[in-house]
This record gives sequence, C-alpha cells and structure tokens, in this order.
Amino acid sequence: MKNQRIINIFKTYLAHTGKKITWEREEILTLLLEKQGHFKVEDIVKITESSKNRISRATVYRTFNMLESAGIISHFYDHNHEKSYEINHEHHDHLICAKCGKIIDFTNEDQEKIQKQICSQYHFFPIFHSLHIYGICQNCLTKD
Amino acid sequence: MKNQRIINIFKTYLAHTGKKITWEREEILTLLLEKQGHFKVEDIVKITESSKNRISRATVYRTFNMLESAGIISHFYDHNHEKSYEINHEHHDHLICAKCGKIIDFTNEDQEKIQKQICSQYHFFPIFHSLHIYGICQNCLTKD
DNA sequence: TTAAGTGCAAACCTTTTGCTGCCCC
DNA sequence: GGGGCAGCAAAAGGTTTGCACTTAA
Repeated sequence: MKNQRIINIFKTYLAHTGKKITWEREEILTLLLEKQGHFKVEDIVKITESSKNRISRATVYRTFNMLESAGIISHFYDHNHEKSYEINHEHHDHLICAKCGKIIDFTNEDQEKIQKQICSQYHFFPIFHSLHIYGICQNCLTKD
Repeated sequence: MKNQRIINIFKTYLAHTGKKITWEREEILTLLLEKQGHFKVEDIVKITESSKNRISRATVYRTFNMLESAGIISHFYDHNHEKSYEINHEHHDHLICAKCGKIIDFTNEDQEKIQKQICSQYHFFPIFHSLHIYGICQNCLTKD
C-alpha cells in the first residue's frame, strides 16, 4: 500500500541521517497519511491529546520539520494566513476562496508544461512549485 | 509619473475609509516606490531609523497592512520563510533559489491564460494569484 | 551502553494592541 | 475642536530551544 511506501521513505531518511525511529515519529506520519488533505500542527497535537498516546507540541513541530526536510510534506498558507501542510505525493495547486476559505485542489498538465519551459528559459532547476489562486468560489459568488 | 499615480490611489483609499494622510504614511509608500523590488518591514524600519525622520515599527506594520488592504502591495515568503512584500503593479511570478535565495521575477502570458481557463473550469472568480517555483539557479548549479 | 529523543517550560521572533499625548482635517 | 494618529511597551501567537530524564539501537 502506498502509505507503507511513504513510511519506509521516512524510515530510510531517519536511518540515513543518524536519527531514530520512535513511535512518536511513526504515529505522526501515520496520522497525516490517514487524515489526507491539509493539516496544521495543532490538528495533530489535538488528535493525540484526546488519545491515550499524547505527543507533545514540541515533538510534533520537530517531526513536521523533519518530514519537510525529508521531502515528504510541504507547507503553504491558507486564506487566514495560517500555516498548513500537505503530503507531497498529493501535490496539486490550489484555488483558495477568500470568503469561506474553501480550498479546491487541482492539477493541470499544460500548467506544469509551461512551468518547465519557463525554468529552462531561465536555466533554473526546479525542485518544487506552489501555485495559489485566491478568489471567490462559485458557492460564495451565488450567495450574494 | 507612475509613482505619483500610486500615491494618489493610496490617498484616495485613505480618504474613502475615513483615514488620515500623515507624513509617515506618505513617507513609507514613497520609500517603497523608490526601493522597488522586494522589501520587508524591517528594511523600512531600518531606513527610517538612520534618517532624521524615524518611524516606529508599529506604524510601519500598520501602514503595510493598510497598503495591502488597499491592494497596493502584496506579500509572499522568501527562501528563508521570511515575509517579503512587493508593489502590485510590478506583480510577476517568482523563481526562488533555495541555495542563494536569489529571486528571479518573470511573467508569462500562456501561464496566465491557462490560469484563467482553470478558473472558469471550476467556476472560480480569481482575484490574485501567486506562483513560486523553488529550485536552484544557474549560478549555484555551476558552482558545485 | 550511549547517542539521540521526549516533554516541559522558558525563550524567541514577529506582529498586534491598549493607552497617552499629539496632529491632521 | 475632536476624531483618528504615532510611539511606546506590553501582550499575543506561533515556533524553537535548553535541560533532565527516557529510550531506541
């Protein structure tokens, strides 16, 4: 299963960088993979707080940073300017409604193709991109 | 001159929203227009600190927020995750080097065209977009 | 065994806010 | 003259860090 693959990537990363595989680290990544979509540090803190295996806020922060260094997750800022994360294999671009905060994920091939063209034009080697379009979603548009 | 036009937009905005035109507000916008490119709150604080007309950090923050509400500037996060601003009429997308932090500005018509297509596909009314591609610039690539 | 990890609380940094005297309209 | 201002310092919010104890390998 795909999730197991990602967990293994993380374990390999930990081994590679002389870090240890603790149940807290596994648990956090597992929760992220279960949750899918977008998540904040606080989400995870709260989930573990209401379970028998509480994990401290500091550890969640440290683990998120590690997961980001490992290239497994990435962050962006939502319509409230709050930091939000997502799994990289689910990477897509975002339409963010300025009114209700809804986030519509999308990917578009032409879009990606043009980005590659732009990079080669500037002799730039791309690693990661983020495209966010802020506006008003259909639902909020029709409500007025 | 273009800068005067922007200053007038700001003045109109202030008048419209029952706010006052103070020398601090004019000075901050003038500095931004002179500086061009990208700037941080701290940049402006430092510039005024070393001049005869010091402006407090609180006022710079308040004015930046006001300028952003007025649609005159927008923010993004640089390669150090630090908040950075730019004038909107100079809006363009960014290639950000993860090594040296250099920011290459660009605009691309095809890119914008596709974004419009995507929005109409999702019945989404776009207001503002931000496209950042993180990677390694030519200079840093050849240095290794 | 022992290097690295966790939890806690304190420290940090950036940004916002309450208040007082001040200035623009 | 009076309602918004600027400056200050304190507070807030989010994130990191030093330390003492614990744990994976």
